[in-house]
Amino acid sequence: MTLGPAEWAFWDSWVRAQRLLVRELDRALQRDHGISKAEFSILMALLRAPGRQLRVGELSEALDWEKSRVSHLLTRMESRDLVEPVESGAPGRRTGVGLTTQGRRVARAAVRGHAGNIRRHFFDTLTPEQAAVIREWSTQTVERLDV
Amino acid sequence: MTLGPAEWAFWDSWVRAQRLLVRELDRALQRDHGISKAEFSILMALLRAPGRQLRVGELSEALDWEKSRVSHLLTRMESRDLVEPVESGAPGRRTGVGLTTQGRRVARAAVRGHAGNIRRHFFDTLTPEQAAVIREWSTQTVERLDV
DNA sequence: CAAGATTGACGAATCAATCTTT
DNA sequence: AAAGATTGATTCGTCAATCTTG
Repeated sequence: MTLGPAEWAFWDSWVRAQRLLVRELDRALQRDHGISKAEFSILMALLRAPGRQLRVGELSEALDWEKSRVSHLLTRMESRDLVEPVESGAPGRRTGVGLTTQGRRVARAAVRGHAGNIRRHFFDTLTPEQAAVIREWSTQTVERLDV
Repeated sequence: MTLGPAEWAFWDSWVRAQRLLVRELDRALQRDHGISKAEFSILMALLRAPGRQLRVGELSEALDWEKSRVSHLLTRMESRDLVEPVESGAPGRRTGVGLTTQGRRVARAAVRGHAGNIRRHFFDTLTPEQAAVIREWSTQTVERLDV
């Protein structure tokens, strides 16, 4: 047995906490702005992008997601008029995507709401010491597992 | 703007770390034992259960999952012979589920492997102080968001 | 009717395979 | 051929609606 009961309890607790937090934020985003947190990430990336447009590969790189995930998501978002293909040479082909007017509107509204929720449910619950430790852990973990 | 750039970076980093860790463990479980971490949770719950059987509602309660999630998952697991309905009065109705021989075998093997991976990718990367803070945060968060 | 369980529909995520351009 | 992007299949997770049994 490599993990004792206390460690299992700790692990279960961590998994549960993480899940509850993410779900809470996701629900709020859906309820208040009609988008998922994945869609939010796309909108944010586009808002921040110079020229407000990115190619699928760039989004994939920036978010560290599979290209196919980006592609599927963009298709759904396009059909809901949040995002539009930009200057594609060939039809049915996306060399870049940008925000629609609607998309920009939703994005701006969602940023405030979502930021507020993250503050409320995450930052405001942390003491400075806790925050430091968790930031440290996040950085280490990404460093170790990414790539 | 409720969140500054440093806070966004922190948040993004946390989300990414959490995702990478969970994905890593999930992949290993799939690769080495052919099950997902959700299925692992079910198997564990059944292993630990007195009498080695539980009803859908009990599993739902123990894992803090939607009943429908449990139900869907059990259906898939049943078709792969990991789990079997137990003494159901009516056909197509599950009043309880238990482990099959196969399920018990997979469960035992997976516990060791998975525990090892959790140790390697989580516990071993934490200093005692970090562990204390993260445990604290998990407990607080579950307390705050659950129910 | 109320509690327990299931079903169907849909969005999210991953993987493997394919298609398009250069 | 290689890089960029899409597609289809499959599993996971959620929500709403329905069915079953006490």
